[in-house]
Amino acid sequence: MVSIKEVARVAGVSTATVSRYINDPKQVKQPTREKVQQAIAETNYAPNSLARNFRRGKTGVILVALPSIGTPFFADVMKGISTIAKDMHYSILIKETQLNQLTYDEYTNLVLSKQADGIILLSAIIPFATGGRQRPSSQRQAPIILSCENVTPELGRYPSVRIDNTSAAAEATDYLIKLGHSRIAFVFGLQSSTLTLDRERGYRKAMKAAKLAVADGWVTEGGLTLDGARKATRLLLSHAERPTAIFCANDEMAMAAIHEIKSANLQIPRDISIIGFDDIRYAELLDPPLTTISQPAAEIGERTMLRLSQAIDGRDIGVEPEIVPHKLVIRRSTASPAKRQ
Amino acid sequence: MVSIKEVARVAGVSTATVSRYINDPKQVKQPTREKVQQAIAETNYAPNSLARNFRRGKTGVILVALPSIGTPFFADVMKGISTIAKDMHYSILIKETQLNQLTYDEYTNLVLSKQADGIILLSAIIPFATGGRQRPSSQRQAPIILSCENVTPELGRYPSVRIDNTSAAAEATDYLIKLGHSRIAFVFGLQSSTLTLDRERGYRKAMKAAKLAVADGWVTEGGLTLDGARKATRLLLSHAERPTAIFCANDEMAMAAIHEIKSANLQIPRDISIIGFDDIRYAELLDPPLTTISQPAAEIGERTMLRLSQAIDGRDIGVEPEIVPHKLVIRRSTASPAKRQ
DNA sequence: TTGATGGGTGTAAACAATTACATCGTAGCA
DNA sequence: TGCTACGATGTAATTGTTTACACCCATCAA
Repeated sequence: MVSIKEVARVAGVSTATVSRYINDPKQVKQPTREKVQQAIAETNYAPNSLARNFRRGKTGVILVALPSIGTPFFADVMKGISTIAKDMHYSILIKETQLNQLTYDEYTNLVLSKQADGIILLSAIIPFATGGRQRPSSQRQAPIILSCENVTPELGRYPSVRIDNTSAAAEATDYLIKLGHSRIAFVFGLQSSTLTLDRERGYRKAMKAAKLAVADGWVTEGGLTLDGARKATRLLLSHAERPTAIFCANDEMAMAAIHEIKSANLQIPRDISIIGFDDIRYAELLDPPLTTISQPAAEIGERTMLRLSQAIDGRDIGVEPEIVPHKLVIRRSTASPAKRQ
Repeated sequence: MVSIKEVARVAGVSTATVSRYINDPKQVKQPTREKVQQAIAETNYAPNSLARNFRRGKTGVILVALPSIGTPFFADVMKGISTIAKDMHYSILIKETQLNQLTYDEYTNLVLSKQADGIILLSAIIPFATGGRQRPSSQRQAPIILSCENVTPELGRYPSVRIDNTSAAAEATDYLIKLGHSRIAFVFGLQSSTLTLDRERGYRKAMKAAKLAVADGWVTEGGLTLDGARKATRLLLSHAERPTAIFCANDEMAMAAIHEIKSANLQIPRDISIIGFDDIRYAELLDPPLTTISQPAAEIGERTMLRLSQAIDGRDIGVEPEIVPHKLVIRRSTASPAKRQ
């Protein structure tokens, strides 16, 4: 392992000069610069990032925690994160949380132990450590920001960048109501995800505002997975009061729902309307193309990363959520219910 | 920043003892252990990974380079990688190569400069640095392994874990031929990706073996994107000798093709058969469910990571590709061509 | 001429952990 | 009792880089 010392020896200068050359060649005079350049080439020197980061006390890493890589919507958010991260010379470390979500303290600890300079959560936080009833401690606050997700109030407030999930869901539900639907079902994701709880809240709010009843079994868990959503849909189809419209908390579940409905020889939207959430890139390729709520995924990612970098630089970014606009995208999976009631 | 030194002071022991306690408590006698434990709690000490990694000369990081996160197939490979990586206490650093692919030397340099202990490439390598005709240098070999991808022979041979893309593509094409198709088109991905070139080779081999002609324009670029594939499909549909079957180099492009074909009021498989590649999780939800080549994505990821870790540990893993089995999955997007010729 | 200024460079002290080696004490054994 | 062996702990070197500070020299103003 050839070090800066060896380069300095070969070039006949001090290590400080070599270091300066590497970090900003302008600090070194032309003739010296050439000597160093030459020596680096000769020795095949490569700067040791480990040593540099150690000395600087910065990892240059942003950790992104998400339930599962390969969710099309999150992938788009990640794109936004990457774009900005690259500009700021941060690398992206991925942590799939899957089933084992971490507590806020555990995330904080990753920063304290210098595994990352900051953390973006696309995943929910669990309130307490398994077993204990350990409250979020008042440890030194680490740069952590939530993207898309929200957090339950009892955990305290943390900065976030997201859409207003409740309003968006209410808007989607309203649209179905305006089309004339009254039997509207809702397939949510996971209980642990406040994001889908917010959406459920919006759905219920809209139903209530329209004085529409939500029958038992109309609100059901799809688990954010294809299989879960298929099962949920089958349940809804066999419901005594079969809904005329289904609102899925994300587009992938809507995809699964469409498949199940067709398999049952029902037509969309004639027999059942479907509305999704996220407007992933496959949404418009579905048959029929999916009506859904569009989120500016890349923008969310970019804003999140930007705000996080401010926090890392020591600026106070507060805890107010930064709300970005959503949009109802009307395609052909929704229509007025058939008249035969 | 509280360090091991402070803990040692508080506990009334030496730094060596604290270090030993952290790395393997069994090395420390019970009474001492308790003192250290106590001191750590008291001082709120968190080990500094930066210092540890620096001292050990290991980053604990595996870099995974891939064209674009959010490709469902790659996401599944990544799952396999993650699983093993977690077991081995490696973190996963993501590098989206997108349009700017790197040379082999550039990847090697990431290891030499201690940004990662090893690299997995799900992305192609470009032969030469932009501008120069710099050949892959004989620099010290870094632990780099290709997953899924292959590499053009002139770049030399590197270890890889993948299916036999050529055979798999030939098999898919054969299946269409056996169904009675003779006008078979092929939508490939990117020119730079040897992976899709291999598949094209398989397609051509099968066509040739069956003495079938490949008309001009039947082999066309979809660019691995939805939009690219839609455009490619439209081109094929308006071709003077319209194919009766289209083989897409991946399932996402097949998804786009299905959409376009339906938009043109043609039926699948009655008017046109479609076959994909990868068997992503959406394949069976499509309408009609997609016939495709299934790859053991997670297994590929696992094997890759396993083999890479051996290379990191200094073992010689050779350059022989590790070939895993693929499988033709027949669903309903393929059928014999309609008799009206 | 003298003193101040500042650019270019060198010296050496951090940074926080790991670990080779030394030391100490105790147990085991003859 | 005296010796060995070994387990537990301490001392201090080491890792590669950055950077505060010192130094030198040339330039320029007074």
